[in-house]
Amino acid sequence: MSGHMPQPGKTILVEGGGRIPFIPPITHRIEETMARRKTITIKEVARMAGVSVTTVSNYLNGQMARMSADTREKVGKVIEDLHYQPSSAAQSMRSNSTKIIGVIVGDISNIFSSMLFGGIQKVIKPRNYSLMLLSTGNDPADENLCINKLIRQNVDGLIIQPTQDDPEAFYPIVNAHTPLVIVDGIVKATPKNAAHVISDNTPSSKAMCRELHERGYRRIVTVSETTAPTSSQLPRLEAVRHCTAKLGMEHVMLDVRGHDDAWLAERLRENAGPDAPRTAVFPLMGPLLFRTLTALQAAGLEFPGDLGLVSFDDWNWGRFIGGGVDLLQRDIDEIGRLAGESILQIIEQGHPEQTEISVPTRRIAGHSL
Amino acid sequence: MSGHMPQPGKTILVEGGGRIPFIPPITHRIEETMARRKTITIKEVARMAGVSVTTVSNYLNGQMARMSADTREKVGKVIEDLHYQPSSAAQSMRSNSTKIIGVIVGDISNIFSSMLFGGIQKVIKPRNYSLMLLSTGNDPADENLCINKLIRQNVDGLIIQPTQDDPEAFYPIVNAHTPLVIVDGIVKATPKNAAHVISDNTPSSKAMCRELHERGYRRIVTVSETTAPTSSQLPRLEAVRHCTAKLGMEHVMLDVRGHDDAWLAERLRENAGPDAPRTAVFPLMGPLLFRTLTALQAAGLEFPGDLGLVSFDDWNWGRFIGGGVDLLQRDIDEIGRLAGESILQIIEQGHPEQTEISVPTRRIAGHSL
DNA sequence: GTGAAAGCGCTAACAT
DNA sequence: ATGTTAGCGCTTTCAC
Repeated sequence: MSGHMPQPGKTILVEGGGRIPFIPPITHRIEETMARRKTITIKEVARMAGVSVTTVSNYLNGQMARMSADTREKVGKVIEDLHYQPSSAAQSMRSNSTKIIGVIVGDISNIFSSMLFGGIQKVIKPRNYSLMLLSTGNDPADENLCINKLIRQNVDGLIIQPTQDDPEAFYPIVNAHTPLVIVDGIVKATPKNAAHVISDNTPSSKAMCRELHERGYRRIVTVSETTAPTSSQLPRLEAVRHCTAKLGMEHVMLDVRGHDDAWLAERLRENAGPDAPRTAVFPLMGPLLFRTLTALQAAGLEFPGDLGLVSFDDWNWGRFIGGGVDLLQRDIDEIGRLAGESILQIIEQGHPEQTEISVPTRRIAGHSL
Repeated sequence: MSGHMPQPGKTILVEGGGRIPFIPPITHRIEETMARRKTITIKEVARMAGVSVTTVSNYLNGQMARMSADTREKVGKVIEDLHYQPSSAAQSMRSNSTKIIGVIVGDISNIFSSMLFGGIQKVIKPRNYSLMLLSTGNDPADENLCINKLIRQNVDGLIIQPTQDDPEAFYPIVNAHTPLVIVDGIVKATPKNAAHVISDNTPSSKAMCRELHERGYRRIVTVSETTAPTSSQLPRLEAVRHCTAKLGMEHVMLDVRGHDDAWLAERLRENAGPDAPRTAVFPLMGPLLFRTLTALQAAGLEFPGDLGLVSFDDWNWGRFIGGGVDLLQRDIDEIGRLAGESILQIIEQGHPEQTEISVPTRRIAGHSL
């Protein structure tokens, strides 16, 4: 206890506390700052600076060697004064490069998406690219629309978390010669020169099975929701199926599609009976950990007492739940960074340094097993 | 217990279980599907269909009345065959509309951002707009760059979670006549015809203070991290300051900027001494609840025993922590939807239906007080 | 060192 | 019902 003793009715400021400002009501309205009839073009800038559009264009593209210091200064000043902003549409129409990378994810409300996006942005923003993000709601038809939309935008590259495994879906991308990175989803065919970044689903799941066996578990209940044929839950499921069979364990597979939490609670209760073998529940992705916890709560089941619990991806909340949840944690930010680096490589060198990238999963110890 | 009794070594399929497919290694590589020398243009389509570019343009823009059924079919077929995709750049250059709405947030890794994005997309996607998302890392200079970037993109509208309260920051937007919605951040001046969507920070915080007082708490420790002068934590802080003073309570304000979790743990321990008045900790945003929980854990403090706990925004994890965390929960999706609706109104009618929108916060009962 | 002019792919006003 | 054509704002030869 360091000694200060606050007094009632007085705000104690601990660090940075002097910064509570008065929050004024909004009164002020910003009006137009310049009387402007029409949009300012390069032509206008050229006219005002008394030079040709070529010179202004050179200025914009950093070709300073192609003009005198005098001219450079003049042009710079006019651009400044006019607050001139070159039109990206016109620029990209000529240069055939938009400096935009399109990103298509299955479900933006899955935290996975925002972490992925953050990772991608981390590497591409310093390189002066922007991101256009679309979410398909895991609908293949919408995915196709999104692909075409971004192709029409003439994006310099495309990063997709695919929802369908149909090679035809990629045709528009291939035909447009657009660099492509496929992330997270499992597809059987990828375009030439595309990169594929996924987690080490199979090895990590197998290792977990072995660990559960060693810890004395004899039954694994997977909780999945495989809406897409490309879902990374499928290899995890397959690994558990394969491994449990090999180790002589039972595998109960619960797929929650179309079911509510009550249904899941009932299934879990079934698997926690007194005569059941030692059982661990294994949600195969972050949002399913959430649903599983809800169901466990509803069923009045405790872990690790009634059931063991281990999950993929807790989005960093698991440590506060019970004594901490045992985890297979993916580094989504890293997946995003690798996807971003790959797309830049393809854009700049025509091909990625690696076409198949598998990102390792970390085993985080908890007290739920 | 519904009767099935799994056998070791056998996978029990509960619902949708037959869907584990064989995951093949990637062998197939998609090659180009069409030999194409150059990009297909409207001119090319016109030539192939034996019509003029005007007719093709009319087709693209749904002006079917301006051509015979025969022509329509012919054009449609050629477009189909050639997989023709009109260039958005060229279109927007002429039409002066991009169907793109720019979104600028302070920190994409804050779940707030992805939920906001999801809400916005929910209303604008059906209206055929796309989103371009940029994250500034709460850096005002970068925010300005982002604004200019999107202005150059000629976005049809801009939604900003502002990091700075300088009216000048909005000048480029005003000058470009770009519709603007300000979200979450508190600013003293907004452009004319802009909408401002925020949470009911002050009323909800005050109500919480009164509730804490009624429950017998006599000291509130706020945990804040006010990096931006626009932070919505500031009105919350101000409300707590004002209300505690009025009710004769103590207010200890902890701002974690530049401090680690150990520091926070120590400060919390100070406020949980045996001679301390009854104290509640109040993290002012979701990520701070996370840090506070970490610190409480490190300090070996329990809630509600040692300290009461109530927080803004738990991102739906609070219910699994302890007996459930008491909350002031914002509906971020709703904030996003309102922002999206506002920007569409401004785009289409020139002004929003409401300029100042305050979204209510829900009080969710837990067992942490 | 600087400029004139030809497009990039599309839309829309104005023919026919 | 269909076609001609002038730009939208910019980049890029190619001249001077």
